[in-house]
Amino acid sequence: MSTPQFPPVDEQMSLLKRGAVDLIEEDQLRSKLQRSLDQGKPLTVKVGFDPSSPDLHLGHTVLLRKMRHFQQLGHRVVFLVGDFTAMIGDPTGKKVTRPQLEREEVLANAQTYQEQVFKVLDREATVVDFNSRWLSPLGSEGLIRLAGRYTLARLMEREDFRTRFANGQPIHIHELLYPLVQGYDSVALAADVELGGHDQIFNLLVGRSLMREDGLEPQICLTVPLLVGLDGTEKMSKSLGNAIALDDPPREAYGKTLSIPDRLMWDWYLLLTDLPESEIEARRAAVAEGSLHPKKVKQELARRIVTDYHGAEAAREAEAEFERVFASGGAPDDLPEFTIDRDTPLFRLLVSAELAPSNKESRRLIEQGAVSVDGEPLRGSDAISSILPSREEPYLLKVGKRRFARILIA
RNA sequence: GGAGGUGUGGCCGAGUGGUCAAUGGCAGCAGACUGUAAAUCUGCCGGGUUCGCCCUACGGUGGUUCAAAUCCAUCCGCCUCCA
Repeated sequence: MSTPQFPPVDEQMSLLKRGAVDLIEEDQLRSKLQRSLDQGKPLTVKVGFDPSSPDLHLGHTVLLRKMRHFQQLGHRVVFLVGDFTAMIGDPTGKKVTRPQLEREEVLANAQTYQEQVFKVLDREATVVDFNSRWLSPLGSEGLIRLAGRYTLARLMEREDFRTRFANGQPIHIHELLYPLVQGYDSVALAADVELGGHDQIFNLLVGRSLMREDGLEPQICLTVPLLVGLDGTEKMSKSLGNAIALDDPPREAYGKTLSIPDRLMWDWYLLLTDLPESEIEARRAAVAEGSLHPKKVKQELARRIVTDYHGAEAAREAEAEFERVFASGGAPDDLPEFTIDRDTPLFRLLVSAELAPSNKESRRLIEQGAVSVDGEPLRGSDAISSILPSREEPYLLKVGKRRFARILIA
C-alpha cells in the first residue's frame, strides 16, 4: 500500500471550510491534518445515515459533497448506515410487531441509498459500515452503562427536547437514547471527524464528549447548512415538494433550478458546485452592477447540476428543450402519444391522454383556456365537447405550460 | 387505575340538527405578466352528469330524526393532568 500524498494543511483547510456552518474546533482540525500529513495516515471521517428514506435529493448532496472533499484530500470516509438506530427509531411503535421484516426493509433501503450516494462519492474510497455491528452486541447491559454516562440536564440542552418539554409534548425515552447511541458510534469508530447537517450539531457534540470520557481524542464536528429548496424559504425536502431529486429527469432538474429565486443561487453555487469562491463572487458582483444577466448565471448553475448527475450531453439537451418550450412556446421532443377513438369529446380526450385527472378537472381546464391544439388556444364552454376531425398526422395538445401529448384520432 | 380533552377535505383549521361539498389559510392547478416553472394580480380547486340533478365525504360501526360533520351508544386512534 503506497503512502497517500496529502496536500498542504492550508490548502486542505480552505476546501474543508467551504460552506461549513460549525467547525469545532478549527485549531484541532488543523493539528489533526498536520499529524496525518506528517505520518502519512488518513483521518477517519464518520458520517451517519438513517436509511429510512431512500430518495435522495440535492439537499443531501451538500453533505455528500463535503464527504467527497475529504476523499479528494485522501482521507478515509466511513459511510455509516444507522441500521440499528433505524430499527429502534419509530416512536409510534406501530411497526415493532415485526422486527424481522423491518430489518430487511432497512437493509433494502440502505442498498438503494448506496446506489444513489455513489453518484457523488468515490465508491472505491468509501468504507460502508453498519452500526448494528457494535450496537447489537452492546446488549441492554451495555446500553444502561452507556446511559449512565450522560445526564438528563445535558440532554435537555437540545433545543428540540427543551421546547417539546416546555410545551407539554411527549418525549419518548428512546429519543433521549438516540444522541447517546449515535455518540457511541464515534467511540466505536474512533472517528477523527464527524460530519453532519447543521441540525445534527447536538448529536455530534455528544459524540465528542463520550469520546473524551473514553480517553479518546475527541472528534472534530463539522456541519454543513441545510439547503434551501425551490421555494426560497423552507429547507429542501421531498414532503414539502420543493426538492430536486437525484433521479429527476434532466429537464425537470434543469427547469426546477431555473425557477429558484435569484438570491438563492449564490448559496447553491457554494454548496452544490466546486466553482471557486472567488469566481462565485465575481459573478455576483457582475450581476449586481448589471453587466451580467442573472438568467445566464442561473443557466450555468442548472447546467452544472444536471451535468453532475446526468452528464454534459443531457444538460445541453435539457437546456435546449427548456428554451424551446418556455422561451419560444414550442414543444418538447419526445412526447407521449395516444390513439383516441373518433368522435371523442375534447374533455374526455384530455382524460384519456392523461392530460387531466378527471372529467371535471378537464372541463375546468378547457373553460380556463389552458388547452391548445396545434398551438391554437381553445377556450370557452363551447370547446368542452368539441370534436377533433380525424386526419393522418397526430394533433399536438398542450395543457397549461408543461403538459403535452400527441393525439392520433383513430 | 382515575379525570379530562381531541379526531373535519393533501396539510392547518372553522363549523354543534336543515340554508354544508362544508368559512378561512397553506399547498396545488390555470390565465395574465416575466429572463424563469420566481414575484405579483385574477380565476379554479371531491367525483359523475343528458347541466335537472345524482353519488361519495367530516376516525369506525350501529342508532335517533322527515333531515346528522353536528344528537345518542359503542369501538378505535391521539393528547394532557392526577396516581
